Amino acid sequence: MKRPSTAAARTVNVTSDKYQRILDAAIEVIANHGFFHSRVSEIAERAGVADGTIYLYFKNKDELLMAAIDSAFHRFIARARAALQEISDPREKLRRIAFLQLEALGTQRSLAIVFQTELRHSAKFLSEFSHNMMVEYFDLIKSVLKEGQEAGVFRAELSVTVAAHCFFGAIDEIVTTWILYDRELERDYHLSSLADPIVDILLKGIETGSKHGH
Amino acid sequence: MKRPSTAAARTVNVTSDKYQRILDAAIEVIANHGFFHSRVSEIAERAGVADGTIYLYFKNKDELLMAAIDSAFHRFIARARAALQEISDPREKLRRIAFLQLEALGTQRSLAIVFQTELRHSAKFLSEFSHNMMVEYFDLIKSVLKEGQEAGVFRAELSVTVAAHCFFGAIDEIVTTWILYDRELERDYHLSSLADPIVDILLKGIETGSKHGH
DNA sequence: TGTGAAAATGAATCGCTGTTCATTGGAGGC
DNA sequence: GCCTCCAATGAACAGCGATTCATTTTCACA
Repeated sequence: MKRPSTAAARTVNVTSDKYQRILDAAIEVIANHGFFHSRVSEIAERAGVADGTIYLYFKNKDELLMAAIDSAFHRFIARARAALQEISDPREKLRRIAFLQLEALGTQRSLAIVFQTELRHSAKFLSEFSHNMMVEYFDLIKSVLKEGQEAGVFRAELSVTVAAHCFFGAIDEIVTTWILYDRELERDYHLSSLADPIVDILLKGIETGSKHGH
Repeated sequence: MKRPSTAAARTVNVTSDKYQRILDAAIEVIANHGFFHSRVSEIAERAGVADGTIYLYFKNKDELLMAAIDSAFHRFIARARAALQEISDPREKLRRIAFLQLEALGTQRSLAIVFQTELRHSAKFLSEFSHNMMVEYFDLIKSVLKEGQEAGVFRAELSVTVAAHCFFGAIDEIVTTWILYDRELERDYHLSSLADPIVDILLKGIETGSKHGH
């Protein structure tokens, strides 16, 4: 949370929350045009600040993108971690992770678009990209899988890494299709309603035969 | 396969194959820098033609990207279709699809990079993007799934669409991780060796209980 | 109310690169 | 050998937009 002043944050800044407004504006604009076709001036306008102001908060356009992604991602993963603490069954934990991801992105379409279209790009081509985020999330999934293996609920012979990729990949692909093709304003339809059918397939693929799913 | 002459292709052009050389160069350069940081002049240089020549074959930079993706994709899908004709068991068909995709991208790293980093972007932001390709590939997967359901090998209650997304998503995610993180020159390691573990999970998730996998 | 420092502004700069087009070259027909 | 046609060339153009910075505004404090 850098602020223009190098010293402690001024009270003014805290209330005026320009930093967050810029991040939000960036997500909106980038979702509309894609990162490279987004003009800094449009982001500034949408945030209600001057072009130059953005450079008081961010080193450059690249860093703005990364900060926006980072910020949203950490908000998400914190929520996910908290939610998982209330669950003990590894199968239910997986179900919940799937639900949370689909819910989070399903209710923030612009963010979903930025994640699905810009993340891979950034991960590959921005040297300063924080791969940490992705690692954290994968570790979360892997830890649940391991837990399940140790409890004898998930097949012990599976590679946790491969299983984690299958799990994440399936969800990720559903989100991608949603941002690419689904017209948005079908009110009653929630992306998160797809969590169950997906998890149904994956759990069956991962579980041992002994116990049964639900 | 447009050629500079609006009339029939000249024999000269066929042998000099500039068109294909430009496509190949585009894949290489874009894999190195990402589409937006790729200069047309560098693609031209790599293809051994002048900058202006590219515009005799392609309307603009966007179209060059799309043509490169389209060309590679159709080559792939044609091979996949042919290979599947020799197989009857739907389970083995799925296994083969996974193998072919991992094999094709695992042996063409530059192409893999372009696919994993640029495809979503293009699909979302290039209005002229041919979604047809993706639809074709998904239809191929879906048709195998339906076939399996009708044969009683795959669970009939599953949504073929959701299952197809899980399948594609899992493979896609593995490829993405490979282009992002795996150092390339570990000779004996083939991306395609991951086909079995992945398909193992997904088949178990999709199959009916009656018959068993392999 | 006055003062200084930090924050904010936004017009101007400047580098970059996609695209154009006047010119060149060479192959095929006569 | 000459002529015509068109592919090919690559230097020049033009527009764009990220970034800068001289100036203005805000505000905490005395």
